[in-house]
Amino acid sequence: MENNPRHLPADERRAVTVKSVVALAGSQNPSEITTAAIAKHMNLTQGALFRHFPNKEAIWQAVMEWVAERLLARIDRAAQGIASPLSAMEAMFMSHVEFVIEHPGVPRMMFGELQRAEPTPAKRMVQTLIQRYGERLHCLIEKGKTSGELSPTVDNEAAATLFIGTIQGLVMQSLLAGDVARMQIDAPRVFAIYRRGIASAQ
Amino acid sequence: MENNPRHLPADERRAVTVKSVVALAGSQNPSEITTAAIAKHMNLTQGALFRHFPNKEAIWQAVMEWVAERLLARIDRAAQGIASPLSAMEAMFMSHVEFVIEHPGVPRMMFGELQRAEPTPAKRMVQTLIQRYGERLHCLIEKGKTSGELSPTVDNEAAATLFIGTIQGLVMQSLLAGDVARMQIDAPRVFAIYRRGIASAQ
DNA sequence: GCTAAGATAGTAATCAATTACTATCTAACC
DNA sequence: GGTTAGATAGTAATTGATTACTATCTTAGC
Repeated sequence: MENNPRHLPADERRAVTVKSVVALAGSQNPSEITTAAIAKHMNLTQGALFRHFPNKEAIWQAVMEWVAERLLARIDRAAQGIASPLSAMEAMFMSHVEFVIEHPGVPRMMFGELQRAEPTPAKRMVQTLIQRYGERLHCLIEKGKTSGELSPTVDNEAAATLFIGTIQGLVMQSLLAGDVARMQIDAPRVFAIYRRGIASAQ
Repeated sequence: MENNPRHLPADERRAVTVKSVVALAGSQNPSEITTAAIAKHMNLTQGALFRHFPNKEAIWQAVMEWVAERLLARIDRAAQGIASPLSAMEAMFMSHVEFVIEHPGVPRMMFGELQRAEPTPAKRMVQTLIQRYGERLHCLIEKGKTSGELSPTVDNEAAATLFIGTIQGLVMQSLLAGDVARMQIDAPRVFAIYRRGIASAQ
């Protein structure tokens, strides 16, 4: 099963590094992950990491690039082919939650990165990720209004903010309970309230 | 205006320390605040801090105690004397947002503390704060149901989670925009959706 | 003048990053 | 096709900077 040859091509090694950081962030404070811890997790010496990344900042950038790519692909796939905008939003929501359950460290890394004072490459990547996320939401909300599923009085920006905040709230609850899987059960319950908040009255 | 005598009684010095941490957290990543930075901000040498706190952990604990006391007092005062449970929730929401605007570092410290792996005293303080916050919400939601203002089908737990998540979403937006004051404008817009999600149909 | 509070000047530990060296893979060449 | 030279990837030890924390000396204030 476990097959980890000592030598790996550079691109594969970088991929393993990213996965290691994501895994570590699932069980410890992302800001406290050291290069030594990353190396240990992937059975490598600490110095070897810097053969593949110029510095630690570059590692975090690579991680956030991986996150952005995977998350957007996931929500796009979830919404694909669903005619009803509201149902598409719900599918997006649930697939996002599933992604977070698979990778609990991700939202914590994102939030941690956002509150950096300096605009690091990783922070910028998070910003563009959320921007693109918002574009998809705005599109669906507009479609929902024209289709009549959403109330015409809905405040688009506020609805997008609350959509993401809803997930953030679930993450916080899971941190409080120390139980990530609970999100799976709580997510539909919370989304039901959100749905009621934006849907047109039957 | 500025009156800072070199020598201060211990309790006053501790209070100044807490305020300094809260202020610093407003403009930089809370997890990167060093004891040296705290001391510099209050015109003190780094070593002198340890005359008043046994270690850094104790400083953070004191900060979170301050936060818990102030925030709960604030929302209690806001809800006080408001007959309508929904209006009380809105007042609570807005006073919480105001508190965050005054102290932007607070929600970031709280979230950062929650995702610590080890159960530090500060983390436990955050947990009990949110627990008490939740009690107040549950109480209002129940009252809202009996008064008929809230839909009888509302999921209490989900509603409480979403209430806090709504604020978390606003905080994230303010981090993205780099503009805390925007929350003042966005808050009522976002709460309107939440309100619609839990209120009984007209 | 005694005590609480602060300054000064450390210590030990930790961290990212670098260095000199070694192992392994790959491809050119006879 | 086997040998070898160069490129790639990894090790182990070390560096300088930073950190929380402490020991010792100094001073302000009742």
